[in-house]
Amino acid sequence: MKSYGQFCGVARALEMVGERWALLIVRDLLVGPKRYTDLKTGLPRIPTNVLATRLKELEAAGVVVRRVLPRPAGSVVYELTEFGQELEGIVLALGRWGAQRLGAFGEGEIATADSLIMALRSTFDPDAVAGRSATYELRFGDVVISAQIENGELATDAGSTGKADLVIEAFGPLTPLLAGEITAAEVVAQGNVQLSAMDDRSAAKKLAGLEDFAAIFPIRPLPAAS
Amino acid sequence: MKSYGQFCGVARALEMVGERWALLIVRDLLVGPKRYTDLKTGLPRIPTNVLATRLKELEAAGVVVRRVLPRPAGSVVYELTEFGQELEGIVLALGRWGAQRLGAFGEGEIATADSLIMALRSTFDPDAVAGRSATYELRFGDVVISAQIENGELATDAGSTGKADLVIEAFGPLTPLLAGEITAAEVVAQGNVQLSAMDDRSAAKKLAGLEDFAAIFPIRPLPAAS
DNA sequence: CTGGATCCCTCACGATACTG
DNA sequence: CAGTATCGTGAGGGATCCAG
Repeated sequence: MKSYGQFCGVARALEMVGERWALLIVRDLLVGPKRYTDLKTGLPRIPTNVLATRLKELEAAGVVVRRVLPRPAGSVVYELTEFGQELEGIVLALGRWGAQRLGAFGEGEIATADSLIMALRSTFDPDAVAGRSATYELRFGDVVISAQIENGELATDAGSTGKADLVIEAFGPLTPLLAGEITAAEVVAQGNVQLSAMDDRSAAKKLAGLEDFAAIFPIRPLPAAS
Repeated sequence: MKSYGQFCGVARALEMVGERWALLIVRDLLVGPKRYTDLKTGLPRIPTNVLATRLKELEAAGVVVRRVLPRPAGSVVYELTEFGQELEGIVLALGRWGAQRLGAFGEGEIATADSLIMALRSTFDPDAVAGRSATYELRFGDVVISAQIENGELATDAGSTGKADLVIEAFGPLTPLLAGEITAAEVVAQGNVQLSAMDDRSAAKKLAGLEDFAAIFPIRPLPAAS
């Protein structure tokens, strides 16, 4: 834990969560408490010793607590402290900022349930909901998450609920759609998205549902370099 | 520039600005464009090769642009792109978060004009101003900055303006005062702060001015570990 | 003087294997 | 499941040197 030698809040923050992998661990823990192995599964490229080291450092910084679950579970979970929870806004803002440069799905890159959940949370625009309710199921390869919108609030969950109004299966990048660069019809025509619904609604209705989705979870297009 | 292998905005963001020193460079550039040597002075502990590497990486990521000033200056400055400017909220939030753990001025630690300016900007609470106007001068060792508050807006500047309503010279940590843990009178009594004013206002008025200052630039006390 | 490039050394990170 | 142990590599730290 090397100091930056500056008496400065930003420097202190970076000493606590600025090291490699640290904020990605926080990102996953923002979704909920996790066991060591769950963290490792959600962050496949992290070396196990680095994960162990980061968890100790985050614990020492008061960001994370290691807790042994009461009987009969008896397992170990890591969860954010209240102090650690305060990072949520920062992580969401970083996610929004970085999403502008997401580009295409790189080779060897993966999407995890937690990263998708945080992506939805970070781009969620309550103003775009306008009192509607909706339940979406999002499929990215074998990762499936659900998003439920009610009373202008977003609830996310890993896995399928089995009763989404609209199931959005993505085969390619959704970012052009979310950035408003192309329409729902276009992204479907490109074969990057396939829609299905529990009820047998028409294709036009499903497209409209996808347009709604894009409006609720918008990302900003990249500004021109200044 | 190693990838985290995740198709995720947070991961992308960390690939761009997550490496050591990167966000501190951004912090200084948020104050204004800077020359290589200015950056090096503001970040005394950064190795010169790391600064050069980071600047190239940030430029490649579109966060920073290297610009040669027009004649007759002809010097090189680095400045944030529009995209880089968008990090302001994140850096300020990180500063607020980290300020809770600032503690005492560590040995070997320094405060720079830029870090103080960003600290003021990050803790500035427009609601606490309530229409007042004020000009402060802050002295931390040999670092001097000025803050001018007008129309609910904050303007900061390195160096002295020479006509501050209140000059606050700090010899010890101000954080307990800003966190509301002690009063202005107490921090002055402890010898951690010395006040002076252009006009010869009374000690009580100066103390009241310091209380105002603490209300305008509040930091939150540390929450108990959950 | 500014704006770096170069060298060397160390330690953190990454990959893999292994254990209570 | 929840880590520790080991080891190679490359990035960071620190000093020095160089061109404009």
